[in-house]
Amino acid sequence: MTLPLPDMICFALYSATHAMQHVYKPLLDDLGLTYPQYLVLTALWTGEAQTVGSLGRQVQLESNTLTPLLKRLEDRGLISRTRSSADERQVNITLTDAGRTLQSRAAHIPAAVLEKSGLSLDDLTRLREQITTLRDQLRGA
Amino acid sequence: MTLPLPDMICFALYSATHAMQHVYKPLLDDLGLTYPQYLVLTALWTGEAQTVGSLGRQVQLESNTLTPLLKRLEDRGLISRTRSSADERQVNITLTDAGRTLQSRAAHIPAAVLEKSGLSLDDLTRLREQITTLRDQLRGA
DNA sequence: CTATATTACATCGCATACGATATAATCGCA
DNA sequence: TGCGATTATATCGTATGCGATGTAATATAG
Repeated sequence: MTLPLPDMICFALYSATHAMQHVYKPLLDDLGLTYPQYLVLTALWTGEAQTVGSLGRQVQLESNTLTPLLKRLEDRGLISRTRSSADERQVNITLTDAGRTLQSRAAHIPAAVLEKSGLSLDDLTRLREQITTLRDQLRGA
Repeated sequence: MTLPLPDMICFALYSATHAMQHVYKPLLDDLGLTYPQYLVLTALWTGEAQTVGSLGRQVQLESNTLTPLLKRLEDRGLISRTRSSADERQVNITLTDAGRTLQSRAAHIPAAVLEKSGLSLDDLTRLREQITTLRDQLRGA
């Protein structure tokens, strides 16, 4: 009843996630971003004005992780954090000009990662859907 | 050229890995283990005597992560760390009786996770193979 | 045989993750 | 209306991950 590591789906996910971040590393180093920071900026680039909470629901992180991360992005001048006037509990997160500018410098990353994956876009899309289904199952369980 | 988060394979892996660890959490809390500690013990339960280096190749972690983790397992009395007499650079990692005993208390975990995944064993196996293939591609690239 | 390179592990610094808890603001109900 | 419950962030402590570097032991070239 003890599966060896190579037979464990959880280890496949765990090690593939690390391998993926390893591929992103040199690409993100050029932008001075960490991988979770890149995810947060992606949410801001592709979406609209956000609160800490709405960002957290998208990147699946809690405020205990997001708040320090967002402070670092603010220190770098990429975003601004301001208390909402409508609801003083909320903090609005918006891109600065520098944060918006960074989007174009990150535009080549998806293609670079696709190429390193060695899979076709179709295969990758199918795989992504299966992984997402598994994730939502695990989340709901 | 900026993909939204739900379309990114890397985010699917990232969030699925977190969801998976969330499922393991209550199961591992009963054993007082963290998820990476469980992976290391799995390698020891299913394999033979190991060095820090051979363990690292299996769980895909470097000594900078493994050494503190192994020290915590040693503090808990689950493993022993001893310098190899043949090569003083190496540290041999072996299970203690307590560490071996823990294996039976963890025996029910794979079935519990399989059930929460909502997938058949066949589907999960196929998905695992695809993810492993992607990981090895990314690693080799 | 010895100086140099390589290897195996450890240490340090920084940035996540996350459970538990704190705090301030808003909500809901009697 | 007022007060307890809920909500949105923030803080704290612990455990990863990992790049860079340190250190001791072993391997190797000349």
